[in-house]
Amino acid sequence: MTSRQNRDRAERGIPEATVARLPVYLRALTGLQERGVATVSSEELAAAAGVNSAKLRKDLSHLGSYGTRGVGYEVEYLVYQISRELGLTQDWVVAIIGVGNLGRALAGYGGFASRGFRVAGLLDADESIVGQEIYGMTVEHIDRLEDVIAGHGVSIAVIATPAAAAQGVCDRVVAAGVTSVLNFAPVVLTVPDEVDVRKVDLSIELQILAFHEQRKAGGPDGLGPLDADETPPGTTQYVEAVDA
Amino acid sequence: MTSRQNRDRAERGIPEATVARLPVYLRALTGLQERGVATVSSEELAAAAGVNSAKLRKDLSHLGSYGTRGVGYEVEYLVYQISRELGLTQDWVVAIIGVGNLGRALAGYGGFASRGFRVAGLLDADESIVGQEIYGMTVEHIDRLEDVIAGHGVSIAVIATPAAAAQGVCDRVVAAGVTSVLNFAPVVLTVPDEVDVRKVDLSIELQILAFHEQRKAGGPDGLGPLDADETPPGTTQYVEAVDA
DNA sequence: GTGACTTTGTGCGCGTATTCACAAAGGCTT
DNA sequence: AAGCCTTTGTGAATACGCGCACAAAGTCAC
Repeated sequence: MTSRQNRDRAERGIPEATVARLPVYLRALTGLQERGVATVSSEELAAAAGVNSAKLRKDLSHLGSYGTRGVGYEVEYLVYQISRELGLTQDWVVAIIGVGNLGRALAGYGGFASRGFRVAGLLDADESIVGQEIYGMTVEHIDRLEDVIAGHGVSIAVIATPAAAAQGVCDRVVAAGVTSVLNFAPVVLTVPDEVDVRKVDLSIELQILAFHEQRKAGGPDGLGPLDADETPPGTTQYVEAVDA
Repeated sequence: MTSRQNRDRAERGIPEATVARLPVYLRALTGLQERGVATVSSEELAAAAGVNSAKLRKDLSHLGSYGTRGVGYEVEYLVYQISRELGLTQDWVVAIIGVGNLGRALAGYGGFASRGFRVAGLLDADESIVGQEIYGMTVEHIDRLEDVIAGHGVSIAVIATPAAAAQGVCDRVVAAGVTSVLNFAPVVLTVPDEVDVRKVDLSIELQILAFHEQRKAGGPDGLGPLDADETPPGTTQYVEAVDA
């Protein structure tokens, strides 16, 4: 298996669904690595990652042929290959904007530093927070946003501000040259095509769970306490749902 | 349009992909509601939610025919219908286990209370945290987990503990009768079939961004600083990747 | 060196999701 | 009241993702 063949195999397209699972495999693999496991079969790794083994093998096949038939995969080598594919063999410079509870949690999250993400700055608009020391970093004023981004070469911005401030902050980081945004604010951000945005929404996941929980209990059109058409259009007895 | 027809249309299966988007539509709609908008077209709402308008219409059609041709959808009525479908017209009792930075952020998250999620308890194993008052709630010791779940009728558990503690906590909440788990710990939880688990992983999202960021820069097999086979198997120059 | 055994890599069929494009439906104007 | 205009709801086509099942490939025992 030559380098040429690997490159051809990887082509220019790893399916998004596969990319989203690679970090999960990576986590399972580092766990095995810590326990001193040198080799793992697709069956074992799939179980550890919570996926089907055929899916795992197909996912890995998109990176190239890194297994040995009859044996399995060498853990250390696979860790390296996945890391390289995900871009974790290089450092990524991150800025966290919004140092509330969530921003603080993110600043101290071990999973960042261990995977090549370096937090270059914490920024907030609140004067009473600016200057505070958090995990060895001093919170800077949001006015310095452009300086921090340019000065440290920030390429990924993490937005953990209130919803109302998010789009404004997003516009500024994009204008300053950031090309990837991780958004924790509960709003849909508008960005130019060349900028990637991913969103993590704490309450959406909970709402999806509520849906399934309700289904277990009989569903809204089934055995639930309320049935359709009990509050017909015109009657204003709707649930009050205010945003965060 | 009768109640019977609505019920038939909704059948027993709303696609998962649709369920996952309903909270996004709901958020966009409540935003419009606050701005006093009474009616919205699929085109406008789709733009606000960041999706294709045909997809939006098909999603909504799974709930029933709630639009008016030539006009659009009545915002208030649609908010009610989506809320009902998601199960947000009833209260869900939630316990948060693990009151570190993240647990604190979750406890104070406005998006919970406003959508029918009532936090009935904050629990932690750390004696120095137990007894602290957070957003009006007193942190209880993890030993009281079963009491809190049974006493308040908790049906959803939010796990925000360190990775090592997560599976143990999960087993306990499931044994105590919880049927939905929202997991923030970076581990794959094992649960019985009838229990739903959803996972939110802060660092996975960042890794996916890194992948795309690398692609923009040329990719690992393209113009990047390193090429395949520069570190062949056997040479141990792999990146060290330790878990959080 | 040979044969039995294990495990990978993948072709294939199936179900789900997405998007296009348009007929049906309703409102509005004159 | 008639016709025009807007917008929904959905059939049809396409793309995507998943998992089975198996041939190919490699190891290991003897």
